[in-house]
Amino acid sequence: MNTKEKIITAALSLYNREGIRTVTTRQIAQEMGISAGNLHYHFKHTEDIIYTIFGQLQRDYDEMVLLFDKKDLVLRELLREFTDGSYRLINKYKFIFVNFVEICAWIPAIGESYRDLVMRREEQFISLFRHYAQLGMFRQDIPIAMLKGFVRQIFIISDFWYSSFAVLGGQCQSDALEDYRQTIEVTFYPYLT
Amino acid sequence: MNTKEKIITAALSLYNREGIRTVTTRQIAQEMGISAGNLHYHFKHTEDIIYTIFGQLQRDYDEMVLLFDKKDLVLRELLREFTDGSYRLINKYKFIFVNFVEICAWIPAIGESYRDLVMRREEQFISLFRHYAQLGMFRQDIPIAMLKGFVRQIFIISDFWYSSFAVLGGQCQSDALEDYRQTIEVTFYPYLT
DNA sequence: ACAAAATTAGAACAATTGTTCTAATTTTGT
DNA sequence: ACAAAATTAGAACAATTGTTCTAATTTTGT
Repeated sequence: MNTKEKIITAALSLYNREGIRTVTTRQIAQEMGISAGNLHYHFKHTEDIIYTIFGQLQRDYDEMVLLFDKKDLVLRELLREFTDGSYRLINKYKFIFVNFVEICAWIPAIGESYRDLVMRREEQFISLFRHYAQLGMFRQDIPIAMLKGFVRQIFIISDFWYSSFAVLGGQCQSDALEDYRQTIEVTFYPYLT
Repeated sequence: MNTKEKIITAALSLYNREGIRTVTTRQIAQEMGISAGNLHYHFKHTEDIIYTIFGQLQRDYDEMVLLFDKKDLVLRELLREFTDGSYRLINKYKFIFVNFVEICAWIPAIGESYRDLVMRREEQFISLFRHYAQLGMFRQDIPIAMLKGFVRQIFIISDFWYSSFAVLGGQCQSDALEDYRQTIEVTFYPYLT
């Protein structure tokens, strides 16, 4: 692992632990035992660090989705894989989820990139629901407008579940996954057959 | 309106417009044409300003809920009033919703106060659903565990809808309310009879 | 082996920020 | 009317922060 990667690792861990507001580049450098000057040799601006981490999140996400496509699962299994997979990402990149609006306002490129992703995801989800509707695992009587609303619902919940959990006092790491699973399950429940 | 109130008004407007990250007490003072020294005479710490604004949000919320209780509405009407009422609050106190996790980490008293509110709200919602279930307007076959999950869902969506909307590029203020209405409606739809 | 390029530490800079201090001015209660 | 209290402006402080600069050291390619 070269210095650049080490910086990313240390920054991610610190941001997740202390929050984006209070962590400074000096702190990140200190955490990993290098000088602040050295850190800024590798990443001229703090934004560059965050942008790089966001890129990593996106690559991790794409990798996950690709894995699903290969497997050709039953809807309930897919749901489980989606839940557990997205939970892993949320947990790994906590601080991005928690400070998402702020980050997007700060680094516009991230906002744009996210909007692209959401548009692609929306279509994927809808065609997936259609597919499972034909297999009789998903309700067929949902009009397209409502389907889109449902997808929106899923996005809000999966993107901001952690924010809610953190604020409600999610100290106990142990049942966080279980909490997330249940929240997603309840959301899907009325749409399954 | 005395200086203290003016500070709160200016701070709210600035935080909503520019975000909590970039706004300084100097800026707030400048916005309203007083000195920074004077501002800190009224609010010793920046936290005090934010805490006061949060108190205002809570009072506004309680006032809204009280209004509902008086009216004794049909479920669909109540839903509409809830949607429009909570939208007004979200819009008025944008920055709190958008920076909620950060604020709670920064000012623990706000987090605690919110957790209290959520607990009270949860019970209110559930007994309300029971009430409307008896009137035949809400599904009766929902087990209590799922009902709690549904309430959780509503909280996540109403508390973080604006974050999602802002990130997705909610420049167009005009159809923001309509977007919020639809999102809430879709969430409730499967539970109405 | 050695020159060029890459990396590193640490000092230094410049701007910012929350807050305090001081002295003046205004308001309030009697 | 006047003393005490409240309010205000502006300078000043102290700490922080992202970033740059310089000189030394290490690595790399040939």
